[in-house]
Amino acid sequence: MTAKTKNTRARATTAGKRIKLTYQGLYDTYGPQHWWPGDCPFEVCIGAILTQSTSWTNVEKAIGNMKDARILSIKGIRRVNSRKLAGLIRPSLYYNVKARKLKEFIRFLDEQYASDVNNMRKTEMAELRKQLLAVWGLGPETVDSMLLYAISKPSFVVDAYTRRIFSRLGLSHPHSTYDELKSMFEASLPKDVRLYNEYHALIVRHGKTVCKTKPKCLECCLKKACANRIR
DNA sequence: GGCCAGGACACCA
DNA sequence: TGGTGTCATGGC
Repeated sequence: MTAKTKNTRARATTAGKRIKLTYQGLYDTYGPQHWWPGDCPFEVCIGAILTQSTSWTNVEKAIGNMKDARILSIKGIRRVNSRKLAGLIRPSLYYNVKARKLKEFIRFLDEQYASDVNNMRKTEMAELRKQLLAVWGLGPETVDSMLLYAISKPSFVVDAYTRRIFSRLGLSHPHSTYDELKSMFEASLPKDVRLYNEYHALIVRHGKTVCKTKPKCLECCLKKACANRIR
């Protein structure tokens, strides 16, 4: 083994330890988050699309509108015209685009999974991820959210908070790709759905509170929260 | 009135 | 391939 390889492995090991310790620090600070808010796997998938670049409070309003209109179902979304659907999800931002995304997702379920989200469980995760990424409007974060929170597959979700917090902690580069960050977490943690679920939820919780109030802090407040843990 | 929130796609150089 | 524009509400 070359010295360079040794250094690379040592850095990866250190990052892995810090990723685990950071989880413990977040969990101790905020406690369990009980994600994802959604009545069933299908609703979780719809929420994953609607929450793209949008706060969850706005998504709740959009989902509430869909429930009131009795279209929060595969049949309902298939039936309703795009214009009406866009009007109902208006609070979730970018409603015209998201109405199309919902329609595309329903078409995918109709064509590939006999109109049932639960049928996706039968497909091997990597293959399913590939299929979902091929659906127009579904990017990596949305797809991983669906895999993890809707059908309990161990796929780590990376979002803007993850990127921001972990680059401030010096564990990643601000310009790291989505897959680089995802691989870093998955290589550092056991493939555990509950752990991935809780970790992402805690990152969002932390990002929405402390890191939001101090957007320009170079020393992420997480360092302080975990000061006695991270070395 | 301005900024930002749990992205993704289209287009261009 | 990477950067930039577009989508376009609601709360603080």
